[in-house]
Amino acid sequence: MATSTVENYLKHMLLLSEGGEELVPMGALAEALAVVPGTVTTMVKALADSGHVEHRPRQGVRLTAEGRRVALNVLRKHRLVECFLVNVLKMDWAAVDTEAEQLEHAISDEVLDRLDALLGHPETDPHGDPIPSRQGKLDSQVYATLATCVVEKALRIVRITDQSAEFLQFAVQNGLLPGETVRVTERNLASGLVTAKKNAGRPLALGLAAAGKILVQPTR
Amino acid sequence: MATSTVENYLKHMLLLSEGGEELVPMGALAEALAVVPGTVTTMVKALADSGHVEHRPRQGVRLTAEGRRVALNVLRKHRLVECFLVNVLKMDWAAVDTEAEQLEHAISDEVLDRLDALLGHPETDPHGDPIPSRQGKLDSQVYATLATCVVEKALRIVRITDQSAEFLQFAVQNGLLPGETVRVTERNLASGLVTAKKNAGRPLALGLAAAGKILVQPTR
DNA sequence: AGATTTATTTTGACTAATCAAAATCACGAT
DNA sequence: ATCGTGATTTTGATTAGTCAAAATAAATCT
Repeated sequence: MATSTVENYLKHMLLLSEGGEELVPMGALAEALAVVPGTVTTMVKALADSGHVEHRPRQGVRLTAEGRRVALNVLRKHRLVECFLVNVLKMDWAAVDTEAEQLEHAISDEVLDRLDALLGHPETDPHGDPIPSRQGKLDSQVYATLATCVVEKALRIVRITDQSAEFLQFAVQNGLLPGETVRVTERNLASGLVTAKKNAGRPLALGLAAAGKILVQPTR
Repeated sequence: MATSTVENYLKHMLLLSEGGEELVPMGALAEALAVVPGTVTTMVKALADSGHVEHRPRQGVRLTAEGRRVALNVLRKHRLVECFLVNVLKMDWAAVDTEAEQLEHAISDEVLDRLDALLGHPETDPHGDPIPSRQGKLDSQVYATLATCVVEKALRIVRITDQSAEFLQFAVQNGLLPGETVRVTERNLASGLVTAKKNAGRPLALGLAAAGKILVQPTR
């Protein structure tokens, strides 16, 4: 069995490669895992030996099919656990990421399946992130963000891509939750300012960086 | 935070001391944790430094108040998780111990409390073992067993003290579950044989060792 | 008491995961 | 073609937890 350290390396590689095939730079991995770059090099070499990744020295690292399989399973656990914590235990939306971080490594496949059934096989977690299927299929649709979408059009929020408690708190405070409808009324690249409005609400100003963390799709 | 290794050491000390004050022999701990005795010595000295235990060289080890507090919390997590797995996820009675072994170290106090509420504050886990209260109170009543009880009297099963999957399987197969009523019809110390009978059932023979693992109390 | 058995402790070594800091490489700019 | 910069890799150490096997202490049995 993979240790939880290994599971974390693989999971973050998956997240950093957007579910795709790109090489993940060692530095980005180090950043995401909060370890120094040298540690990542060492670990990645071990992971290459065990067949989980392909290491291109001085370039980066890529998941193998096997590594991807493991990573998807961990991600599935993480996101289903988040669903459980929010939907069943009614926990705070912003706090569950930290909890799931631990539980994703402790939960068995058996428990996972039953949890999935209990929750009614959800397709996304409470932040709107897609849950990999048991077969390892991950819906990685490309969405627009509040920083890139068309102006003055009604949009449905589908996902918040910053999992930090602070950002999630901010999102809750301003009702920017998956499912809600918003409209960007103004966007000024020069000043880096985006103004969004919920149907009946007052306009809300946010920076481009923040706006880019909120994924949207046209309302059907 | 205590590592899960530390949590396991403390939990097993608590279990081996029957919730009490007795010194636990190093060998017994090694056995329970499936490590060699030398490892226990090393670890126990570290635990003594951190104030979790008191080490009496060549005699054994005992939990301090702080160690006991941690151990009770872990045990509470273990048993509440078992309840959840059986009552909510409908998992196999005999399999949940292994699962809970992992989860007890990954679950936060916050999640624990909500789980407790969701389950309606149960007092015992599915095997009949008492669940420590949040304040760290553990009901450690002394019960009779099928090996020690009076003969020909109706008794309620309250607990199965062997958590191994094999034994639990056997218990399920023969309907020896907590809550069920049985009567010991015969007990022969010489041959080491105990014969028990469920109200309407055929007599069942079991060895003294096995009988001693089934705790009972008089039917009220 | 003296000898033997049994439990415990010590010693030396190993693995997984990490860091700090020095060495190396690759790439764009001169 | 060389230089400098930034990313990556190496090297040497450290910590937690473990084992094997030798050393020691305590208990038991003549």
